[in-house]
Amino acid sequence: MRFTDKNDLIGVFRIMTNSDCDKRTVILDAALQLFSENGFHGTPMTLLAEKANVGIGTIYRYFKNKEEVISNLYKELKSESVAAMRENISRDMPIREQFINIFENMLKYYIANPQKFLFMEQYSYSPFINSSTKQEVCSAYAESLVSFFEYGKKHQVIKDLSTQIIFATANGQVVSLAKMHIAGEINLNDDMIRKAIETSWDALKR
Amino acid sequence: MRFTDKNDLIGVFRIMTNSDCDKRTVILDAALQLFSENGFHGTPMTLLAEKANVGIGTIYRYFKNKEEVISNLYKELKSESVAAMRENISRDMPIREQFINIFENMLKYYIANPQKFLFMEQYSYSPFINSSTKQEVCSAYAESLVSFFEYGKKHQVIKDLSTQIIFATANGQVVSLAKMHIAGEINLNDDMIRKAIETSWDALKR
DNA sequence: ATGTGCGTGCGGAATGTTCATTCCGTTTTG
DNA sequence: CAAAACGGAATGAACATTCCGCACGCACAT
Repeated sequence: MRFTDKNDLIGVFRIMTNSDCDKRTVILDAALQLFSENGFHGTPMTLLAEKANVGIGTIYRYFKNKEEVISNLYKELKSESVAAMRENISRDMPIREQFINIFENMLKYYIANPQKFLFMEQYSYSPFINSSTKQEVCSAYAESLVSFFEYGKKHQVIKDLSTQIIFATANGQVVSLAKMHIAGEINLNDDMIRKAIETSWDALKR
Repeated sequence: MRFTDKNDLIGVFRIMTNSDCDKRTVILDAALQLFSENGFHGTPMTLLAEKANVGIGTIYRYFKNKEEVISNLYKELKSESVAAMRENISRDMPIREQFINIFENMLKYYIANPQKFLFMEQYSYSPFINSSTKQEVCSAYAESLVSFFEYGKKHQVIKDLSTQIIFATANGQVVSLAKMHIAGEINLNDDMIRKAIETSWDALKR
């Protein structure tokens, strides 16, 4: 999926095996960079083609139009980030530990993938992602978090607040920290990350 | 709003008869609506002119170009929001009460002015606001909050965490709640707002 | 009063540029 | 060699900005 770069190695004499997704992946990679930095209307298709080392026409072989590029990219990134959030979590860990791992995973993923983070921040509430796409993609994400918080409330470990407020408290901190880190306003290391999330837990614990 | 005046906006020969640039205000009002909904590259000057009931040429009488429209708008909105945050705050209130009032002010202001909020969210980290503009505008904001948090730390009422982490925790929650409320994912009333911010305080108190 | 000239505020057609998308010829694959 | 994949010039639309002409008010002369 990702390290198949025969094309670059061989250069002009590339021998395309049946790598159907190869160009598609290259285009999405370039799109991530350009869209996250210059926005949707700010990145011309010509530039996208150039950055991806691909002809303009090729883009239209893989995507009906510009909007489809962005919404496909959004889908892929979102599911990747949901997977990242879920790493090292199991239902039988203490709730506090699960909480801390989940949001540490999130924050670390954001910091390790600043462009992906900025892209998702920019487009999750934007008109380019139509709402059915968004719902389709976010339902898994929302459901697993909601059920986790409700489990915590039921077991009297998490405060009895509306689930959305709980989510906003934990998620908001992490997003805000990631933004500041990426903007260079703060320089987070593992220790600070851990302390920040523990602080967030103090807000929500019973 | 203060020392800068109409003269640097247009040139030395500015003689505005009308009540403080009626048209300028109308243009900025329309710009807020359009930019917050469609983005910078997504709103043509023709549309802005139409929405403001103004000729295209008129816009260029008040602003050198499109970027100046957006950066002027940003400046005005940011100082308005800083003023809102500061209402009903005085140094001799208990720290907890100051904290709760500050962030309640913020959240209520965001909810009451969704377009202004979305605009600021969208553009504070965007390339259209050059960084000197941003710093000029945010310094007052940052300084007053920073000194408040440090005061709280010194008096052992607030946890001994990096000021930026404290800021991110409180600010992040409020921003996240405002986004969800505006998107219709939650419906905040005064009681919920209060409870949410008290929760945030639980994170930060000693 | 009335005429004249001028400067400011204003509107919107005109201009030149940039862009998304299409179309077709070329290259690669099987 | 046929079909699929590809590239990029060509097309037409949309856009930011400029430029020019109109309207109105004011100063001063008649």
